[in-house]
Amino acid sequence: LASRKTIERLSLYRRYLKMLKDGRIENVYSHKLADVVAETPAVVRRDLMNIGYSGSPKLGYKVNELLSKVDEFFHSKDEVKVIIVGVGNLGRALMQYFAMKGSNIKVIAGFDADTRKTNRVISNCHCYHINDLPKFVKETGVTNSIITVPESAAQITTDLLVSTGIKGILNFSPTRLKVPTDVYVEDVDITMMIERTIYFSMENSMRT
Amino acid sequence: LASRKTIERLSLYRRYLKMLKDGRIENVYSHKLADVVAETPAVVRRDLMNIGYSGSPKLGYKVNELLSKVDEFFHSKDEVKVIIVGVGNLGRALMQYFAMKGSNIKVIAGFDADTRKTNRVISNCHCYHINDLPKFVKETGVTNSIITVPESAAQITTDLLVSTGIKGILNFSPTRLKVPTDVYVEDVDITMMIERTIYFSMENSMRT
DNA sequence: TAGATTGTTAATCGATTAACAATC
DNA sequence: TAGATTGTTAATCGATTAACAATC
Repeated sequence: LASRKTIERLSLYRRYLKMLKDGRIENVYSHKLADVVAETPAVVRRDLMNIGYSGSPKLGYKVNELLSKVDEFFHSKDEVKVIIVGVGNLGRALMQYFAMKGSNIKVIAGFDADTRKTNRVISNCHCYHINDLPKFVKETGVTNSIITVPESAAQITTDLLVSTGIKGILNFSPTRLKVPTDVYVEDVDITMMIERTIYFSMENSMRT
Repeated sequence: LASRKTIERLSLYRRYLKMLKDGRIENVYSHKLADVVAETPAVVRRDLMNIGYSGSPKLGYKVNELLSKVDEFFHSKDEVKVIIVGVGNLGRALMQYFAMKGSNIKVIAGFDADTRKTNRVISNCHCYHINDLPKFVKETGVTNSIITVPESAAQITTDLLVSTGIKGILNFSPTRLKVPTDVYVEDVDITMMIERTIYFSMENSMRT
């Protein structure tokens, strides 16, 4: 239905709207939201139209109502639960990252095959042995997982997650994971991102 | 010139081509490369045409020549140097990540304002105090930086980086950084990525 | 030769942009 | 009212897809 880019923008609108709400600001114009996502006001208006919210001329959009609409679009008013498989540096960094107050992502457990990393609590997140994963997923009904295991363990970890019923995977390992069609994988390829940064920074320099 | 998506694909081709080269495989077909980027062979052929490399029917593309061409496109045969500002969990995770053998990204230094985190070596990467950053950047001529500082310090860190001559920034903090037009910022918004994963996994489940 | 793969061209698709009437 | 902002429509743009001739 919605494109990856649209989702990205809606997520950014949401964060900004929450900030406005906290600041007791009642209305917002499309050009303010446009700044947030580095787009034109027309793109914003189209996005908001698409999720079925109308503003009014001169007044713009009502922050509270629009935020409710965006929440509704994401099927979530409040926090969403995920697990992290791979309690290495990156896994721990993410646990800490989402433990910040204000985050609506809650990491409800970590898993690792290395017993030295299990039976610990990191940023209020308990870390279990990977063997306990199937039971945990079934009992909690969690459907989304972050994978921060080494490349060599990525596919086997994925297979385990899929077999227990996980439907969404955020993959930090530089591998294209094989999954059934009913499982969605989002790849975070940090090396690629740096290469892209370098490429465009050079393009920039050449142009000027 | 090239779009963000094209760059992403070229980066993935490159990684795969290096693997093929290591395995002494001489030729590759567009459909193999297409699998790597989850696209159609036509997209791959178009990409390769765009960077000025031609294959031949039945034989496909010569791995070595194509790899050279892709390297040339990225203006880099071998490793690229970056610094990391913010030696928290995430910064350290990235240092470790890029210290893996095989990575062509080299983190040549870390910087932090917290003296408890400086004057240490993490994954072969020396960590300095932020005050030493301008001198370091000028002496080494490094032009790209990763930012892993807390949101509250992101803009001031950016201003410092820009003033020393950094032209490319990979930003892990959930803030839209203000930079002059000759500086390129690539945002990595992990919260957004999880929200996107969850959204599309739910879409998937509903469709089936 | 036959078959698979390539490069090239045209068609399609989707998203962004531009233009403008409607409205507070 | 005047001005700024909105929703809507049409035009533009770019990327992907489809079709096909060329080639090893």
